[in-house]
Amino acid sequence: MSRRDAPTADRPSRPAAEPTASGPDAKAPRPVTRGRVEKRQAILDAALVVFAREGYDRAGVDVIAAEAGVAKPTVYNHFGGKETLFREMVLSSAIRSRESSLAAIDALPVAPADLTAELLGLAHRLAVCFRDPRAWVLQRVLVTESAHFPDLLKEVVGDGTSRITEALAGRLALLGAAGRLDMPDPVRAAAHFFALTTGEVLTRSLNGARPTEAAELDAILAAGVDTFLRAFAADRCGG
Amino acid sequence: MSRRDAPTADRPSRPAAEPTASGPDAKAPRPVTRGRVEKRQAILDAALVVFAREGYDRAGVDVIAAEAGVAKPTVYNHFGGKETLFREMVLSSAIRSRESSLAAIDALPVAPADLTAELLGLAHRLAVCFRDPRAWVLQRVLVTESAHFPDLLKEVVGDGTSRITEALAGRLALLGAAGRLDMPDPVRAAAHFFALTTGEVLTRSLNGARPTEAAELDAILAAGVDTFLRAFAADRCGG
Amino acid sequence: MSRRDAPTADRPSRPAAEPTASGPDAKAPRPVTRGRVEKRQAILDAALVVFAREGYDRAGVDVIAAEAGVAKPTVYNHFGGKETLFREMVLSSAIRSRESSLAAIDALPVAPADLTAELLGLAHRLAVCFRDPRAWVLQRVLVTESAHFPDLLKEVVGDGTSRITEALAGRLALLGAAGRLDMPDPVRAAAHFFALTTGEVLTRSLNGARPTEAAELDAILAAGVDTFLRAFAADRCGG
Amino acid sequence: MSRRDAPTADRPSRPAAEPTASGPDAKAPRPVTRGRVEKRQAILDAALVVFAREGYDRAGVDVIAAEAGVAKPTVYNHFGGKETLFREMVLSSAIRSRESSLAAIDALPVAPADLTAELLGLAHRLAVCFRDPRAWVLQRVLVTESAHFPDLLKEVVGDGTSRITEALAGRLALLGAAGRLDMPDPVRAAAHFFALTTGEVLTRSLNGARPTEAAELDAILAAGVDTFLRAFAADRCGG
DNA sequence: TATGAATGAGGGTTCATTCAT
DNA sequence: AATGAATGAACCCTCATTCAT
Repeated sequence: MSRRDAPTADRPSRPAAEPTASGPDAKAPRPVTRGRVEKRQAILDAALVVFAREGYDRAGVDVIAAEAGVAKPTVYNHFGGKETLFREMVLSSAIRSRESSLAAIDALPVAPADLTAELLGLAHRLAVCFRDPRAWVLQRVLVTESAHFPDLLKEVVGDGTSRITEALAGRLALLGAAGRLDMPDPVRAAAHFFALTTGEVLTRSLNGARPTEAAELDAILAAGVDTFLRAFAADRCGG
Repeated sequence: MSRRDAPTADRPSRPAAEPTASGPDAKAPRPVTRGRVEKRQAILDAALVVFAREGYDRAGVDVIAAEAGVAKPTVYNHFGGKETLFREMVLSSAIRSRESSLAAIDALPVAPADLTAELLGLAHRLAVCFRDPRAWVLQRVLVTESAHFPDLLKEVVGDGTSRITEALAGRLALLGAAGRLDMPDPVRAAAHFFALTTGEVLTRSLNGARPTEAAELDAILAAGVDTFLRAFAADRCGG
Repeated sequence: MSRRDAPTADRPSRPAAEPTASGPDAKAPRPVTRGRVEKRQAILDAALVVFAREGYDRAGVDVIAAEAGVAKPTVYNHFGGKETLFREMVLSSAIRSRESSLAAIDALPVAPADLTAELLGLAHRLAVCFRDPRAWVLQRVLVTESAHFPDLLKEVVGDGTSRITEALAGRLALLGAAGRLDMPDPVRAAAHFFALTTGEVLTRSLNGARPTEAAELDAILAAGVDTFLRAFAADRCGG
Repeated sequence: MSRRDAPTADRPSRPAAEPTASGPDAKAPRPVTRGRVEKRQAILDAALVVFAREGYDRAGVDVIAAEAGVAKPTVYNHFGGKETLFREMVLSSAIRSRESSLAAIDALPVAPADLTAELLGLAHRLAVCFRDPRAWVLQRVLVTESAHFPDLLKEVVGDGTSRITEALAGRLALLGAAGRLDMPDPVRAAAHFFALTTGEVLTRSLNGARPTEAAELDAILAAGVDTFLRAFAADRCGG
């Protein structure tokens, strides 16, 4: 008769990794019914995955909803539509990515014993940030859809140098003041550091289209840091 | 100007394959083979414009056909469908772009009087190549659709270093042999030259989403060449 | 790769009802392929039927297309969308209806032998016009959707008295000049004629929701004409 | 009936307390269960407003609930669904409208000093009734949705002549008996009175789509009463 | 060969309705 | 009893693609 005869057990699937002990003696047989507020996050996560995999146009709201384990209108209840969902997903991902990048930069010591090793470590940390699917979508989807969402660019990256570049520039300036680096312009040096390390990684991986192997990643980053130090190390002419 | 520019003179003669350089002399004023083959080229040109502007999914075959001044089924007569049209357009554009980039590299003197000026000139020529809409589509559309046309990447760029990088590496190696540059690895240096110049231009313009002004372009390229020479000039430690 | 699967060779079928004699000796194998231009009229006819039956909102473009024997996008090729289709259908129906009503009025003799009989004949002719489904949609759908298509009213009926009322007023004025009617205001008399005859028919049939039987129709019209003549016949006080 | 199948008998619970006369005594002052019952009335009022403004299909339950200041499920708790809500709203409005019309008719004096003035007064009172939004919805929504709720017509208007017409017919018959009117059939005369007065008002206002100004209203009603008296006044031939 | 007309499939969005609180 | 959140079913519309001319 009606379409809701057995409300239980016919929920489509929801893999729902559920790392908790799902042993037979679970007290509360609570089904997968996760809290209401978590659905919003589930949709955002699913949107990240699907948008990153398919691109904006090819991504179907059906697919996102299915990936999130909700019905399609639920997406429209939480977010207004496909575009708003995309925007909020990008923005939240941007924040996460920026924070992780800033943290990576923050971990750069001001007075390192081995400058090369520390810069290499920074490059690796940043590369991890950039290769995190969560951030990867920024480098991929922003480029992909930037022409159609021009305002997203303004919100995510600043107008000129981004906050991340400025953060690194500050660190590099400290290293310069400490006599370890010799740069005409720390901001420019920071930009070039990114260009030589994470930028090269993205270029070589074709913005994530081709997975980069660990060895290749190491080589790229080592080469980038080496060139950077050839250009800006205070003792680059022997010492 | 709608789609009926030349209503007369469409004779059903020969397919007349390969409109590309049909002889060693590309300057010949085109023996006016007007009628059939030009439609194919018009469609390709329109496809370049529309695909670059809209992206693969958003680009409509109607729009491409209108832009080319032909009817929609004509597109299907010439090319098999949207995907084939996209592929052929990308490939032909890739060839054009590669040729212009190689030409720009070829113009780099082997024994320059002013190395900085010559490298700066190269950077400008390459930037022009990359900012040409014809080539821009490669940097933009390839990234955009690379996940959905993975084979196009293999065909356009090589597996590892591209032919363009190799060409520049050859020139840089000559400059190294001439004692003007000091590089551990010319290929790596070439890649870093691109990263510091055209790569930075693309980054700053957000892959073409934001138009870069001439002054900013100059500054970016000058900074990139400066860093490059700080790293690899043979006389970088004074001399 | 594209949104569609590769078009291999599995075109589904096209059942194509084919009500024509599909015997083996059909001379002209002409399928149902009615001329191109006729599809537009078929869609308009179907729209009239469906809109009249379902109302604007409930009417589905799918249903209209099926009723017309065309595919859904064909409706969108001919007309821009649901609203435009509705507008054009209403307008074309309005013209047809107005013409038939005007013709009915035109057939009213100027110097009738039996005035009562002639007015009754006019009432019947008008009632037929109004009960024609083609015109019925005007009285029904215009009322139904007038709030949402206010401009349609302005286009179909004039601002004040409609052309039809004016036409009847002209005839009544002639009858007044001929000494057969005695009216203070022919326009008002014409409006009241409609109110007493076709208006009553519509009221009693609840705007077409309830089919009126022939006998009831006769009675309504006879009563209306009688009242009209009681009010406006020149010899109403005996003569 | 609605877009969905009619919820015949699988409504899970909702005994539907039958707010209509739930016993032989309808006068019981209802034990003041305040707070609850007022919501029901608020929903009915909101439904009247929204259904009248938007029509059945375009009216959203969300909008009605918002207009009533309740949540959407509350509407479903009180009434079973959209269709039931519509029915109950129409019925309650019909009762109100009928009562007011009957009251207007009741106020018509049996032995008026000035018959014309009294009939004109009646016409104005009825016009006010019909122009009250509360009753207007009957003339508008009933026509609009009559095809889809045929039973509502049967319940609201009788099968043939409505109770209102009968009431007026009774009064007119009294006036006939008093020698003030001369009618072959009082019921028919009553129907024609409505057709010439309120019917004309509705026609000219296009069933409420176009607001009628006071002056125009006066003229319409005066003309209708005049024609009515030309037809049915006992002294219409001078006396 | 080039085209106007037609189509099947699918996308985004809304809505009446129900569940869990 | 009342509500926020969730859902299945359509609906309007678009697009890549193919006939028939």
